[in-house]
Amino acid sequence: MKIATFNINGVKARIEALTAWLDAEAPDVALLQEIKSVDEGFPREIFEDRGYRVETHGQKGFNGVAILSRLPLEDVARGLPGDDTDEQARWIEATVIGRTAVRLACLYLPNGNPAPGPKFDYKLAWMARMKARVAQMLTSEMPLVFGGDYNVIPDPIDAARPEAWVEDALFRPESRAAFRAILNLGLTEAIRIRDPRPGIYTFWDYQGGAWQKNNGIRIDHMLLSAQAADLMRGAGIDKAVRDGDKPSDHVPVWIELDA
DNA sequence: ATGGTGGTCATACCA
Repeated sequence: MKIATFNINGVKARIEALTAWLDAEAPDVALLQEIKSVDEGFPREIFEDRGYRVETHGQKGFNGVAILSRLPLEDVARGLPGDDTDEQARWIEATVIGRTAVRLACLYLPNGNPAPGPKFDYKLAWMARMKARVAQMLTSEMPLVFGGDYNVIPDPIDAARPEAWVEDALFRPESRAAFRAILNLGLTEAIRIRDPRPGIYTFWDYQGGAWQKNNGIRIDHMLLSAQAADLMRGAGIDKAVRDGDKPSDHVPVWIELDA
């Protein structure tokens, strides 16, 4: 079972790049962030024609997450628990039925800039809610996969120019500590465990020729429970997608599970 | 200190 996560930065603007990638890499499951679409506006037929089931959790203009799956999905749940007043669409869960059933969460963690400020407070509060939800889900026997845009640079080796990010919400100590606290519940970070070398990125800003200069950061992550980590047979990043026509500023990250 | 790019919705906000 190949599971990928991809912040597409607008589904309507990314139809061609997204379908070209799906056709080339054929993930069984694609976790999408920043669809920037309401549920009714999501071009689901384009994906259904390719054999994917489509589950969305959208909102107008910003944010929004979706799950595409060639395998059956069960028990879809929308929204991150812990704050009934939070209207931002950043979390969707489902169980994918392979040879083994796997519980997935597709997440778009708040950016948090400028920091300090209310947006940074929202980011940290959201991460505390995520930690609580992960802890709750870990009581399940099922393998768990948490994939998405975390908007966290875990370590200095995950940025080409870490010194440029020290004041940024993506790299501030509070954000990195909250990320580590989630990992410390017992999750494995797939890319880091498979290849701990520096210089592996998933995002290059549209501005300043960041892609051409390889001025990237690694902020899209796949976190696995112990049961899921035991099933992992591979992990990687589809970096070439960033060189295509009208690319997202993020590229896909994937894992292969024996499930 | 400023503007640099891109998506969405509407001429501003978010990243």
